[in-house]
Amino acid sequence: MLLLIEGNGGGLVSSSPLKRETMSVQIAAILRRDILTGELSPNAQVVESALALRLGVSRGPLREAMRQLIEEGLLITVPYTGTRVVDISVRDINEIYAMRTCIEIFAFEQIWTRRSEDFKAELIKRNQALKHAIDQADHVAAIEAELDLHGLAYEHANNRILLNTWTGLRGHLQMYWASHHRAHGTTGPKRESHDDYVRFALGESLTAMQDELRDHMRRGLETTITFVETCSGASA
Amino acid sequence: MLLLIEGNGGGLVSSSPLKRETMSVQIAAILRRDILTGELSPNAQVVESALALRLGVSRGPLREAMRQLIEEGLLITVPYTGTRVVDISVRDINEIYAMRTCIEIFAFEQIWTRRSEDFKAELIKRNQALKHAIDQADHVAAIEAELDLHGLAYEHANNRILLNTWTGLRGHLQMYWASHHRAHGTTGPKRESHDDYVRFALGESLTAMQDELRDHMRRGLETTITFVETCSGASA
DNA sequence: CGATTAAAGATTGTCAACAATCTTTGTCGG
DNA sequence: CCGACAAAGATTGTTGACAATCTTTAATCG
Repeated sequence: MLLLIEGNGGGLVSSSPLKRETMSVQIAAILRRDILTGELSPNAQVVESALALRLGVSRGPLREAMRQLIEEGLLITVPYTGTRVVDISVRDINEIYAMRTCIEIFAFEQIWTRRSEDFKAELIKRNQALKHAIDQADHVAAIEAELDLHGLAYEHANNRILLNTWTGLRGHLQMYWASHHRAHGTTGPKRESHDDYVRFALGESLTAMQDELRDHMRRGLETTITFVETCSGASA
Repeated sequence: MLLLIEGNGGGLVSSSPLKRETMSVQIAAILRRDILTGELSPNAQVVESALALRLGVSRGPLREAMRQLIEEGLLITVPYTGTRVVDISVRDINEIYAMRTCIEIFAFEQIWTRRSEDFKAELIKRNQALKHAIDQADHVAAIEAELDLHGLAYEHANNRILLNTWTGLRGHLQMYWASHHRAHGTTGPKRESHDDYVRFALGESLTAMQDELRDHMRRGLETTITFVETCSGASA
């Protein structure tokens, strides 16, 4: 029943540099990572006592971490019966993509007139990182790279609420894609999928970029929905 | 050390119809209400043990409720030192209004072609409720009525993520206005402030409504910022 | 008198045991 | 064989005590 930070003996927590964080925060990070990478499948049951034992902590901090993930929409709990990883439906995907289109257009509106050289360089760099991950056939990394690429606009929009909203959407998307990749071997994004995105984002016309965004999202939604209906095991 | 539900003897919880909810959910509701109505002022310290004693519960469920409000952005906690009600800054207000403009335009885009008679009637009804609250000089009710009026579009947009985002913004706005009303006696919205909003929302042109929205938000932001700088006690 | 350090206080973090609730299983009667 | 009921199991909900950490205060030394 020993702790997992001190001395890093448990080997469960990933390389904490001796700094002290409360356990519930560490646990939340571990759980979130496991859900987002698909290690904990959608709809999988998460039992407090078992998880607490595995992580070497008491149920108290674990419950707090889980409560946070519940609020983030990654876990669902029903009183006195159990907690499960959330299962994302086709309706959710539609809602996510509609919302993405809305806020990413807004993000580019916010940053458009003050796109720095830094921004432009970083955008290109992240697109290259995406291509590199695809070349390595590392689908999980490719998923993250694509989301990181889209994230840049939000990071520069200087609006924490906007960034927060994106982070929530991003989490659900990542989890969805990753779990589908694990379960059905679906591949990640194509190598040139974001070249237009980057080109218009660096260009002169905001209107053109917004049109590209709408198109990009329409295509993305189509692709995502398609490989859902290809595999049968969808949820309600 | 008695419970607060059974028999409703404590008088603290508002008329629970004998149904069983977990305590942390009830506590979260109470806390949220107290924060949103300004009964707990911004920046006020919230001490677990004291609050637990006052509510007649243990610290466990209380902590879970607080953890939820932390995730909602209503409380801020720093490990081992304390928890306070969040203090909304001018920057926050700017971010909120920018985001509001973005998502409310989106909401009307979503509902525009399928505005039902039900929707139109309810919109008019909520505007009348707003006017009624203003006539009664019930500023707290007027704040809620204005937010309820704006909420209708989100409720009909059929996108839970969108509605969720609005709920978050709504909470921060309500808390901000209510606390300022308590502290400095600022009055709520004007009687005719939403007549144009309703008129365009019922009209034919979506573009016209979007323009009205941008204008409405611009005015609202101006008003809110103004009575912030009138009173000195703003935060960082 | 000021600055450093130590002690006291306040507050949150963690734990293990116990209680309440829901679900499943098994049993009994028809 | 089927349905109602009861018991057993599984899981979460709640509690009070104890530990860790931060802040404030007081004392000590220069």
